[in-house]
Amino acid sequence: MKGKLTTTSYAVLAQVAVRPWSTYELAQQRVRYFRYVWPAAESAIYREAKRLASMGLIEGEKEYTGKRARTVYSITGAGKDALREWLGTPISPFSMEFEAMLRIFVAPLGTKDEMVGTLRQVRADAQEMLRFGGEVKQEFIDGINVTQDQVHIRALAVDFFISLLNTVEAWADRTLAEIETWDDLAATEEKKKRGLEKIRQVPVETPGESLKDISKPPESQMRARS
Amino acid sequence: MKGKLTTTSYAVLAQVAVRPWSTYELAQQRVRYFRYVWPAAESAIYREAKRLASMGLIEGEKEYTGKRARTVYSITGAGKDALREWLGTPISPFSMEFEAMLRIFVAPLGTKDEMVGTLRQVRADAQEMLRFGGEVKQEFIDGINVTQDQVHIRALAVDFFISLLNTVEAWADRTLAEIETWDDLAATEEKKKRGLEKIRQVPVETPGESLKDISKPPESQMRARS
DNA sequence: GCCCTATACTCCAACTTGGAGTAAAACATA
DNA sequence: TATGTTTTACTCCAAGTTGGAGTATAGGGC
Repeated sequence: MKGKLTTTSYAVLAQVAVRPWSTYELAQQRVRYFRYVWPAAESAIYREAKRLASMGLIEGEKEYTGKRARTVYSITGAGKDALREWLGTPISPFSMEFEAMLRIFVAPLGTKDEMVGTLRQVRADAQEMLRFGGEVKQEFIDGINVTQDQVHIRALAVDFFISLLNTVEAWADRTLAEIETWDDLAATEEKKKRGLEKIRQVPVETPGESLKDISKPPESQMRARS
Repeated sequence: MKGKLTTTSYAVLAQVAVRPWSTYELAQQRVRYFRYVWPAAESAIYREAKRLASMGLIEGEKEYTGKRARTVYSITGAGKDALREWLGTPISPFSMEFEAMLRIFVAPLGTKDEMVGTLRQVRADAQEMLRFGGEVKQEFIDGINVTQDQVHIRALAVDFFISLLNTVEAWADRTLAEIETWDDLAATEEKKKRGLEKIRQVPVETPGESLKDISKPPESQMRARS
């Protein structure tokens, strides 16, 4: 019973709150849902489960299949209280890792083929996740999803992911189409003009007048992450 | 000159490739662009800069303002080569941290007000980032952005971010509207029916037939991150 | 002349990651 | 029936990363 809880702790706790899981299931199943919103190493899951158990927030029960032991965890009253308390604390901001964009920034150092490859990879990844999303959709329609009794909440998450992934796929598509019209990645007047036109048409409001200073990045990104 | 380069190394290298920066500028300016695609601690930037310099991929020149020294780094030929080589290696998959969704999963343990608060926070964060995006747009229109000579590439990134943020904002909006019609967060038949209907209408293809087994999560998420 | 903020970093304890390792059970295949 | 492969069920640890505290000078405003 030492130390404070991290967001990873709450992620595990939130998963155990859904229904009891063995540690192994916990590690495997989190790949299905939690990994997308809060990635953590497999070994971290085992560690957290033990920590939460030592703090009395979850309860582990040993089961045996022959000589092989497994621990099945369920949430305790104290665990639910901890989650409720957490719901009142400030939230850490959205953040992402998107190596592909890093590569696009320096793409002119490489070849057009490499950039096309990067974008195809992004699109393929989005499509693969969409396929998974489609399967989850089917699970809900068939009434067999693990969280079927929380459809009213999970539907919001499904909506979020599908919207996001469709946005990414559409972006990769139109960007590929744009690149296909280029001979290479060098900055020409023609391309720069088209780029500026694209920026002009991007659906976001400008500050209205020209900027005196270079703009400050948003505060939300400055908030501490756990 | 020890060790392999991590994606964070390449992120710093990619930034130095844009133009020479002092380490302090590097740390501050990366908040403006790189942080969104590859978050890293400030101290990590200083460390990486030194490492890259010791490997001869960037060159640091000491400048003095009175007694206060600062190091201005520029990329070397070897640094450009390293970036080119990197462009040919496999890409790590997209991943995100989105604590808000974790909270939504367990929202029924708390109050409706807390959930509304979470969603408002998500919307506010998205709007704040959109405001920043609008300022960046204005910078490009005014021709004063640091990466103005790479507009043709940066326009793709601007397009990506604005699309993504608009998607998130729209989701937060419609989700708030949905929640407003609820009395509380408990799972009722009425809400579950609406949730299922929402899932049915989500724009993604289902596997066509019902699933025998619970679906496997996508491979792309299994690829190693650096 | 004084205070506040920006510049320009260093250092480190605590935590996290990813991979390797261990071992038994269950299932498939010959 | 033997043998190999996959799944279950974890532990351990070296190497890397984080966030915050700390240090010190410069410059501008009042």
